[in-house]
Formats: sequence, C-alpha cells, structure tokens
Amino acid sequence: MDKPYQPEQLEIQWQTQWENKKRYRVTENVQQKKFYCLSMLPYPSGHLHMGHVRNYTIGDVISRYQRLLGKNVLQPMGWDAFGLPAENAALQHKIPPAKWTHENIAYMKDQLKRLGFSYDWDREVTTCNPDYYRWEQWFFIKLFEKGLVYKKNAIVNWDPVDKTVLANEQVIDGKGWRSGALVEQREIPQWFLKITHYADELLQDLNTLTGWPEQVRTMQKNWIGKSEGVLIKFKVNSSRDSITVFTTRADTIDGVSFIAVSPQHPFAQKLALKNKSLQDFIDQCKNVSTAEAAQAVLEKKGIDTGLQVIHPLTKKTIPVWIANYVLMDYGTGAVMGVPFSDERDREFAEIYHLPILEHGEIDLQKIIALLVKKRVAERKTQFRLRDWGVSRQRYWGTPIPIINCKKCGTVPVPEKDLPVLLPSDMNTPDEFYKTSCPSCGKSAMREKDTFDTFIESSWYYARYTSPHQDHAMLDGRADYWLPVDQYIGGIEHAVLHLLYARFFHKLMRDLKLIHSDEPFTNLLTQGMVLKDGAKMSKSLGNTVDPKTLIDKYGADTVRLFIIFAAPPELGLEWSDAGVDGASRFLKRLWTFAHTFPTITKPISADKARQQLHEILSQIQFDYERKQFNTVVSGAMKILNLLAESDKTIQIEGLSILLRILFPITPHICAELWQASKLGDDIEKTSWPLVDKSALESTTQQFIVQINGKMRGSIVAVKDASEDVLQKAIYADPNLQKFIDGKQLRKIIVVPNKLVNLVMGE
RNA sequence: GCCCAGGUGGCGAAAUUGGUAGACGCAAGGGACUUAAAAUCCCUCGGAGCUAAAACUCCAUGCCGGUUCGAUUCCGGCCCUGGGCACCA
Repeated sequence: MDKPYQPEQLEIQWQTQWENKKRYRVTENVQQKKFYCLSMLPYPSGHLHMGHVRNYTIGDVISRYQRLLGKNVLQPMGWDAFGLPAENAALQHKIPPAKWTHENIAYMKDQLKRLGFSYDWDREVTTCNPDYYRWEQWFFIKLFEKGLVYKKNAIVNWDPVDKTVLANEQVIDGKGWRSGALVEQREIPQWFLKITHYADELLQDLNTLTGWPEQVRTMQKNWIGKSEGVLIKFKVNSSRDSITVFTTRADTIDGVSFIAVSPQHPFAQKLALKNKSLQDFIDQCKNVSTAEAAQAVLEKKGIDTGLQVIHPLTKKTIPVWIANYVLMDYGTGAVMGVPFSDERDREFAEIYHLPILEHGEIDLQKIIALLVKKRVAERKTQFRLRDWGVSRQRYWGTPIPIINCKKCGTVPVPEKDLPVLLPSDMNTPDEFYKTSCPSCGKSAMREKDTFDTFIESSWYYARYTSPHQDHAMLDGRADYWLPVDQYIGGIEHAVLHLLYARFFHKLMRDLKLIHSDEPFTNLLTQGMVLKDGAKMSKSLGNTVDPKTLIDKYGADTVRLFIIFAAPPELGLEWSDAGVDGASRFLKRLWTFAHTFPTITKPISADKARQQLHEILSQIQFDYERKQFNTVVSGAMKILNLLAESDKTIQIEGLSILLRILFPITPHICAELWQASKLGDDIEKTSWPLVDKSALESTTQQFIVQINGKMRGSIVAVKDASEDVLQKAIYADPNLQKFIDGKQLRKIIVVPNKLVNLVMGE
C-alpha cells in the first residue's frame, strides 16, 4: 500500500512496453477517422532544449487526446539535418558535418524517447539522407521542366577577407563575423523558384485557413503584399530614354519634385560608367548587409545624376537622383519623390534641399484614367513577395541536380542518375564536379551550390505519409493522411517556413502527387521558453537542460510543469520552484490513488458530483480550445475536491482524473489506472463524459450590482424573472443601504448570472 | 524603419471574450507533527483606510482619453517588451 512514487523506474517500464508493442505505429484505415498531428521537426543542434520539450509535449498532448477520442492518430518525428551549424562545428572541432549531425540525432532521439512521446518512429525522416533528398532533386527537375525554375543574378553578402558568402546572421554591424571585414554586396548567378506565380492563390487561400491564428494570416497577407497601382513613364529630356516608376499614389503626381532610383538600377549603373562620383557613391552603397532591416535604418543618402526628366502633366523638368533608400527588388527600382505626402521622400528632400510641392486631393481613379489615356501610365498589380532564391554556396546541403555545359547551358541531371550524392569530404577538389553533359556528351561541370534548407522543411510533412517508398516521392497513402490536422511550432516560423510549405503543397498538387490545396488545417503557434525575461540560448548562458530535470523528477513532472506554466501560445517563464510544485501534485495523486483516504465529514454527494462534473465540463472546453494550462488547474481542483469527498465520489473522480490527465502525464496515469483496478488498459477506454443531470439545480446565485458596482448576491430560482429578482433584492437586509431613498431608473438582468440596478437620487 | 503580438498581486497565470478581477499553482509568513531537519498536513496572503475582531469603504488589470448601466475585454492616442524582415532554423 505504501509503494513510493518512483517515476524513473515506472516511466522506463511503460516506455519499453509501448516500444515493444509498437503501440503508436499506425496504418491507413478508411473505417476510422484519421488525425494527423505534426510538430515542427528539430534541427539536430546537439541537445534537446526546453523549446523543443514544450513544442513536443503540446503535440503529444493533442495526439493522445485525439487517440482517446477514438481517432486513428499519426504523430511522426524527423530531423531537419542540413544547415549552417554543422559546417561551423566542422570548422571549430574538425568533425565532418555528417558525423556531427548523426551523433546529435542519436542523442536527441534518446531524449525524445525518455519523454514518452507517442511517435510512429517507423516513419522517421532524416533530410540529409539520400533517400530523402533524391526526391527533392527529382522534384526540382520536374519544376525545371514545367518552367517554374530560372537562373538569374542576385546579390549576396561577400566577405572580402575570408573570400566567402555570408549569411545575414553572419554579418554583424556590416562586418563579417570572423574576419571583421566590411562586407560587400556581390552579384552571382543563382536559381529561383517562381513563388510569385502562386502569389494570388497563396493570398486568396489564406481566407480558407480558419484554423490558423489571425495574426499569422495577417503577417502572410502583408508579406505577400498585393497592391494595385500604376507604372508611370518619365521621359528623359536629353535623350530618348525614360524611367518607369511604380506607385499606388498616382493621385499625388502634382507633388513630384524628384525621381529616385536604386543604386542597382540599370540606369544608375549605365550613368556610372562615365561618371566617377556616381560610381563612388554606388560602391559606397555596397558596404551594407543585404538584410532588409539593415537597409531600412540607413541614414538616407543620395547623389544627383544631373539628368532631368519631364513631368507627364505639367511638362516641368524634374531631377533624377540615385538614393540608397530605394529597393531594387520592389516595383521597378525607381520611385517618384513626393515629399509633401511621403515621409521618406520628405526626409530625403529636406537633407538635399529639394522642393516640397503641395498637391491637392485628386480622385485616384480619375487621374489613373487620364494618365492611361495619355499613354504615360499603365495599371499594374504589384506584389511585395519576391521569387525564392534557393541557391546556397555551402557544402552541407542537397546538391542542386544541374549540369552546366558550355554548349547546351543548364541541363538537368537525368532521372536515372539520381540522387546526385553529396561528396563526403567538405573540401572536395573541383575535379570531383567534372562530368559529361547529358545532352551533348562533352565535358561539363556539376553545380557546386546546394539548396536552401527551407526546401527540405517544405515537404517533409508529406513524406511522413509514404515512408520507405523508393519508387516515388509520395504514394497513395499521402491522400489518406493529408492535410495535416494539427501543426504545432514556434511563432518565428509564421511567414517564411509556413509560406514556403504552402507553396510546395500547391506545387505537389499541380504535379498530381496529392489532391488538396493547403497542407495544415489547424495551426498552433507556441510561445518561446524564457528565463529571466530573455529567450533561453547558449550565448546568454541561461539554458536549463531537460536531461537534468528528467533525471531528478521524471518525464511526467517535466511535461506537467511545461503544460501548466502558461497557455501554449504565450511565452513561458522558466521556474525551478514551479517544477517542484508539479512534482508535488503527482506525489499527492499517487498517494491518493493508493490510499483512498477516509473523510470524516465529506461534503454531500450531490454537491460533490455537481462540482466534479462542472470542472469536467470546463476541462472538456479547455481541451477543445487547446488551453491546456487550465486543464491542469481543473485536474488539481478535482484532486482537492476528492480529498474532501466520500468513497463513491472518490472512485468516480479518480477514474475521470486519470483519463483527463493521461495525455499530459501518460506514465503515471497508465500505472495508477492498473493499480486502482479501474481497468486493464487506460488507452483502450473512452473519454469521460459530463453527466448533465449532475449539473442541474433549481436555485441559482445572482450577483447584485448597484450602478455597475458589485454590492452583494442573492439566491433565487433558476431563470427567475426581473420582478422576482427585484423583490428579492429589495427584501435583502444587506442591500438596503444602497437602495433606501433612491429611485430605481433601470434594471438590467443577465440571465442566471447578474442583476444591475441603476439608481438615481 | 516596416509588419505582427504581448503588458493583470512578490512570481506563473485565470476570468468560457462586455457582467463577482486575481480561479489553480509558486514563493513568503504563522502553526501542527519531529530530539532536529526534510517530507507531509492546517491557516494567512493585491494595496490603503477603519476596527478589539469582524463587517465595511476606497484604490487597483502599462499610461492618457472615449463609448457603456457596467470595460482586463470595445474605440482613439502614447510608452515599454518580444517575434519576423527573404542566406539562423
């Protein structure tokens, strides 16, 4: 009877049993309702951190809850195994990226298993393995054949000392993180995916994603940034050339006092060939990171080209400037400067003493019609979204399956030659990339670049449905499981990853690999785990290692604490003391289930049952809205209630309690279910139902407010009328002083809840 | 700079989204048990005022204003913190 709670022993015993029985392996079953629950796959950085623990605990709670509701639940796990940190580790510790990555995966997999997550490990995906990335290469070639892929020059951060391309993250205050050298923007040829071809559909379909947080939909909408405007042509007065600008505010055209072009604008480049001061200015603009944030906070700088254009309506001449705040990537890379109504233009005009011309309110549609008629403008829909550059000048990634032939140009690797394997040596000599052109047979070179790792994470959710399939990227099983019913991951992925995955889903649909429009029906964006108000990170030295906690308290306690501490979407402040509290609750539960203490003065059975089912009803509501922290509050309330109830309530209560806690703390609940002789296997039982008859009562408490302030309460019959309530209030001695000598102006009744008397003098 | 969130006791939070502000837990203080400690159990616990004590009164959900019988919740303006900004994942 006095068996102590020993979490480690019992948890490992249950985990072994689940693994041996392959309890969480699933197959397609059309008779049963499916539920695909997916957590964002981790990057194998070394150890699990608390953010992972939180993400995967939330996913496991949802999966186990859905299983108890009778669904066929798929919950897979895998590894986003390509990426920059493996290369950094290789440089630092002289370990090959592959070795480092696979060792990390082995360690982290053990940690996941020790937390008791109900994954179907038979579907594990590791993105750096050729059986995964070969299908990515195959898919890229399909897109190439469909014309959805192209190559063009694009700008990267160049470290002139280390002679390497830098990620934005590796540029600190405009300098290379290792060399400290001033970075330079450099143009190199790169591959692009035509995501802009899907811009309209990606925007429209946001309306169908009703299971997504509104804020994520808004962020994506703004990111795609559809705007209706016009292209306006400004003729150069000294030549036949013209400069075209894009604007959504054609109605401000009277206020144009200058034209500004980006330093990368072809016009600027051309003029600079013959003008050293322009060239110097353009070169100076290159010493900045390509990150938009870095460019947006730059001090505004510009240079007059000396060129003039003609205003299409007033025919006055206007100067053309090169300005560092004009982005080449948006619109035409040239803007009309309207300092009167545009803040950035005004700032620029004030620095360089350009005129600020007032303009009146003109009807936008009328002025567009006029400009179109005069043939100086045409309507244009512009997106902020740019095509996706997928080339990376890095070793540890999926090789781009393209061969560059001097005669035939870019030629895709034939399907039969896939996969193009990544060389095992990080410093592979150029000789290795020599090959022959599949088209003409002459000697040619393979692409050395690899893919952006966002490509791997854009379709892994689909690959889980077709494990071990080595004849196709996906098979018929994909349509059984997809779309994902519940996706869980950090809010930091609100735009990039989630937009790319939506894009890939539509591409796979158009290649007839799947037959749905969107990948993720419901999305939960989990908040970060913080300590002392800051994100837990190695650089801040404020990490808490899950392993130490699991060793000390057991997996159930860690899971319970992380669920209880905050609602899933909020940031979670780490607290060591809070973990003690969670552990204490499980010990109390353990002791209670083993003793069923006799209560000398139990509360009445009717009252106890009513409370029990009221709490259960709230818990049910909270599970559905995924506010799991208050599920735990409810569970604690139930245990508190059972500690002052009689035996029958205790038995019914424990049976409910173990089932509602099982998704959160599965090991202890499975154990106590057996120990309490409630049944054989808790996972084969059904979800507890609220007994509505227990909730019924004939009387009801009403809050009494006088002029909106709470002054007391009365008890009246359920659904009592206004008259009855008013009489009861006037008869209540405690409320007399608020009523005496005052006139009742109005009475407001919220049924079965509240009465507000509006009194005057 | 632009886009999106968040701000409630000493702390994490709750308030079924316009109707009792602070459920549940942590920390703290007091007590019981113990030779002692740990563990466990019981009590108190937003602030101020008034009380012998209770009752009671006022203030309080980042700041300022508005709508309403009634605002943590809705509207307008500010401040602070966090996430993203296309090569971190």
